[in-house]
Amino acid sequence: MSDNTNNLLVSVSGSSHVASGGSPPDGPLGQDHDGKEGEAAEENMETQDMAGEGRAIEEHYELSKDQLSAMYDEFAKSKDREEDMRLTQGGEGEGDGLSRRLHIAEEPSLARVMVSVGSEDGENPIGLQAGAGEGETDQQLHGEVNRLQSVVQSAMETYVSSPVVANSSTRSSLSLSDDPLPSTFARELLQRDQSLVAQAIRKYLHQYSIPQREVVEKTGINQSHLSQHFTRGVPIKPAKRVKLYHWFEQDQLQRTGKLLTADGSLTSVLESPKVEGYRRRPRWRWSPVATQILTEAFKKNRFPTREQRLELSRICCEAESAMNNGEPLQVQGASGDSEGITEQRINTWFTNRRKGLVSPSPTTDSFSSLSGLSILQSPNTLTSTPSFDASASDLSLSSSAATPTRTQTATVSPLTIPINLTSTPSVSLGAGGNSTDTISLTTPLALSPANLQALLSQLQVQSNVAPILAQSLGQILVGQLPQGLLVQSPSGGGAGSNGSGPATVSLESITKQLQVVDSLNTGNEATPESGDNEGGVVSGETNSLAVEEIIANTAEPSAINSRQN
Amino acid sequence: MSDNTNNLLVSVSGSSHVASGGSPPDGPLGQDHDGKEGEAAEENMETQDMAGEGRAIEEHYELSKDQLSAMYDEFAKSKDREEDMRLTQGGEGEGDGLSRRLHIAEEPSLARVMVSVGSEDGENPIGLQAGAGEGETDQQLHGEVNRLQSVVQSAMETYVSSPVVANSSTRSSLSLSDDPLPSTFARELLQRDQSLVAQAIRKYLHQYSIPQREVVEKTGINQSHLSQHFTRGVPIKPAKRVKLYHWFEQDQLQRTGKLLTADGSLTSVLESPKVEGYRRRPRWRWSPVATQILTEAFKKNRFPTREQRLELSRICCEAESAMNNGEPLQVQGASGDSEGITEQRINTWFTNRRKGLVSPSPTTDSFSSLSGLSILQSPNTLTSTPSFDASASDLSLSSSAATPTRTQTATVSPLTIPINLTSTPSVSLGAGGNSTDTISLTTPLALSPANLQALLSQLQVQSNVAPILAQSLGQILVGQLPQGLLVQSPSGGGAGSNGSGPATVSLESITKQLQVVDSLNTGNEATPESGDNEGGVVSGETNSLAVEEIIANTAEPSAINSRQN
DNA sequence: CTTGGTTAATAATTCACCAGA
DNA sequence: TCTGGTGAATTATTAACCAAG
Repeated sequence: MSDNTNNLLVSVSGSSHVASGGSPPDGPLGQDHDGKEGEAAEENMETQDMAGEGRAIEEHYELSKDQLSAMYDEFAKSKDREEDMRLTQGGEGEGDGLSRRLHIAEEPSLARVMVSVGSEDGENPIGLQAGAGEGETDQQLHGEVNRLQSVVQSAMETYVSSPVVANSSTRSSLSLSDDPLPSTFARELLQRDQSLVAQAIRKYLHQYSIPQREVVEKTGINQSHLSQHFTRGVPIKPAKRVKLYHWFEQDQLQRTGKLLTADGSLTSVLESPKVEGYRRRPRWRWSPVATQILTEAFKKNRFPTREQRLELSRICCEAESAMNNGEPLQVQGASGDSEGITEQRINTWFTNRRKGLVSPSPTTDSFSSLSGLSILQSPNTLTSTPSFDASASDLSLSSSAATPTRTQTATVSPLTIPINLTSTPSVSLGAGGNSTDTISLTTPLALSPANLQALLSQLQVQSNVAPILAQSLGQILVGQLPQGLLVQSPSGGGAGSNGSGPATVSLESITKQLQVVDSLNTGNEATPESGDNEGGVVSGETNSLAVEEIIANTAEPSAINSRQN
Repeated sequence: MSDNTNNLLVSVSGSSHVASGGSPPDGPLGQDHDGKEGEAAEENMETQDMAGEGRAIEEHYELSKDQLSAMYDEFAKSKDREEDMRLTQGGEGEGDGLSRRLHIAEEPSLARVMVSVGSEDGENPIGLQAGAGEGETDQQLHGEVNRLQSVVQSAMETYVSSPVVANSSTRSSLSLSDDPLPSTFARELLQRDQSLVAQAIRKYLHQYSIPQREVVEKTGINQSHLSQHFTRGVPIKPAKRVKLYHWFEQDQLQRTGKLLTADGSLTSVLESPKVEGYRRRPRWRWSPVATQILTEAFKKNRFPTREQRLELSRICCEAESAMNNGEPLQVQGASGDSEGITEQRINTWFTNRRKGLVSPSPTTDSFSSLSGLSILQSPNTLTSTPSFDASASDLSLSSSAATPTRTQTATVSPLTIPINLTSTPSVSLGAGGNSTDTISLTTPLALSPANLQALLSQLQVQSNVAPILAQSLGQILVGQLPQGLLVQSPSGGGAGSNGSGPATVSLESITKQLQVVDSLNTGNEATPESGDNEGGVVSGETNSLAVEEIIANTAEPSAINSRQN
């Protein structure tokens, strides 16, 4: 079972989360919850679910033979370290989340569940990868701080021109716990800075709106852990990292097809799956691009007509495909289409946005253009680049001076990484016409939150401040910030203000961008009744502004309540 | 079953989350997860778990007879509307989350699980409350915006002097779906502004560190919904609201004993349960007070010795009990004690904090003193008020002018609500001694984040801006803000700066308080190796500062790495 | 004890869905 | 349509361990 298997169609069901939180079966009694057969049923069929052998149509996970074989390979030589569960707590705990699964596999009654090829049921086969070698201990993380860019970039290159995804057979004869490293790619990444790669992967996930859950399922890494790895840069042992990178690699190949591989050898093999629905997308996720576009549109008009929505749909779709150059990952659905950017979806988005349910800020952390770590940037040659994909410009931490504040170009940051100015696409929805309104997509090309992100991520590295910090700062500025708030250095006391204030400027200019308020839930129902949110706008003295004012008025006073349908 | 039952000891197990995500049993096979018997076992015994009849010692939920009877009452007359599940999606979906349970109850095989009095097992009995009357439609929400204070305050009063918690028998003869309103208290709250009350309850939860989950379990309200209700003020139908308020009421009575009730009638009955562990506290949650104290301590010394930790334990405990005036909710455990503020816990906290895992900011949203909505403020007369519980002072949105910025006292806010200045307790840990270091707790009495919260919550109401906004702003400022960042109005462009800038001042002063950086993860291991976070401090030009600088240096440069053990 | 890893549990968010106007 | 309500999924955050210096 350790060799080349065909393209197996294995279904992975039951997220690790639910799995561990599940319940000890007690017989076929009705459970506390009734099965949610439709879209949600998938997660429902837990390990014990024998009856659901043929359900959950959208459960298909196309695993390339390479991946599978590699998995088996690893499994074969696994030593099952980390066997030490958490005995203290009684029960078996969950040592690695992987070893756990191995145990299960050993459980005769459940064995069948493991890798039921071709069937719908089965426990995450990836679990088999448990206990792979330790290899490449932690010494691969070294002074990466100042060469981040080169590092990443070179990684990119190395990758592009390497015999990516070496079949496990190619290197399966290594010592037990020493070097189970799959592809050269993975090895490459292992060499790099953990958190940096994490950022890259995260970006990738966002870009293609791949649910983190999927990675969790496929890699067997604990969700919390993975999440932290991504968001705070919390370290992960190389053993697991390998799995992650391996997945990353495979996924890239699948998604972008031959794109990232220089040699077509593997591509051909991997390209086929890309044809049909090789990837389930049960829960729709708006891509950062689309979100941005929609946000823009929202600012113009909170109530787009059906036509406008359709138009938006088209635009988003276009922009998206542009991002992946010609490979429209999310088809542009007209209306009945349940796949892709449906007009219906757009409507839902607007609705929720109006309710304030959806993020009032552009994609909490739009990784749109963290060029600094572009291991994954839009792969191929940009094919149909619409009015999108802005131009890039160097902006080393202090460009775009706009305010009379200390415009001291940072000294703390000798690094000068070019940041992609992934312009905020401004969609202009005609605020009047009912049908066929023109929706033009222009490219402002200013400091977008995305760039701020990039900037910050750089600062983080430069100043050597714990990434956690920069991270949160980034979130504050880019994501969480309720717009319009100027984050600035404390000119407090008026004294002790030495002229050293790097980044201050950029931050300010950035803020301007962020003044994308939309925060206003300008209730278009003046009735002071019911709902308390949805209060009226407070047209204050505007403009130079108390925080509240800013919050309340930043958006163009016009077109706020323009309802057109 | 609708009358006075005795004080039933019902255990509620299995969170709604797990419950709905659970798996259809398939026989007593080994599950995907192995039972975690110890501390975590509780949630494990799902509905079907018949074997675990006597486990999970900390599962006790003491439900007062009033509550139970009320529940039964409601159940009796429930009409089970909202029967319409989500059929479209196939399966039964989960209509109300309550009706679901009712269905289960009807399932013969599971019936026994429902309300197994006195046993450990049993499905949340609160589920019985499903489909109560609709009563008091939405007309109770009216122009509350400008009278928030009075509203809340009066609510408080009304409550304190009302015949709280009328036994269901007292009013169980109402029309079916018309007025199942339990206590006068609940009715009172229904009258008030939804989101306001929500805030209050939320605060209550935080104050006593009651897991939201518990409320979810007991009220049967959907977790997401409840969460949104609390955080964004999303509306909830009165029917459900009643349950929430009812729970709120009951809980207050239990927790604070006689405290909130003016008449001792019910108190006596309810006081007894308070004696023993009437409330499970499986997952420890640091109370905002404690967190603040610890944070303070952390700033002084990142590596407290055991003695110091014990001292801190004492302090926290004291402070906490002070909060609930004399009723130490979380006992001060020495070391082996698994209950209360253990020295071990404190250590864990410090450890995680050092790792940057725990919130780098004081309790994301320290509800410590949202006096504006103090329906629940520490009830009784302040008994043993240690050096805590600061004094209150009026500060109408513009006090404490400290910076040379526009010190225009707001005009947008004619409201003048006194804000409790719940001082930031500054714990000073001797940075040298090894044992018995003195830890003094003083009371700075400045604008603490908590106050900011209050301030904001007021602004929110005044400016009529959607609470959602203020909410998030508050979070930004108080919680999320990585400290040291001055949030201020955009003096951008240098032009258009008219002198109208309310709140600006206060915000600045507030910020000062927030400069509580601790953000520094001053890695005490200079090895540039492995972990990337934990970078070194960037001793920059400090002081007037680029944002990064601020972030990096705000803490007293001294005592940052002072390790004492 | 301390850090590097790792995790169960919990809570916030996102995208929907449904009824009624 | 839209808005009040709601909710299943998904993800971030908390408070713990555990092994090994």
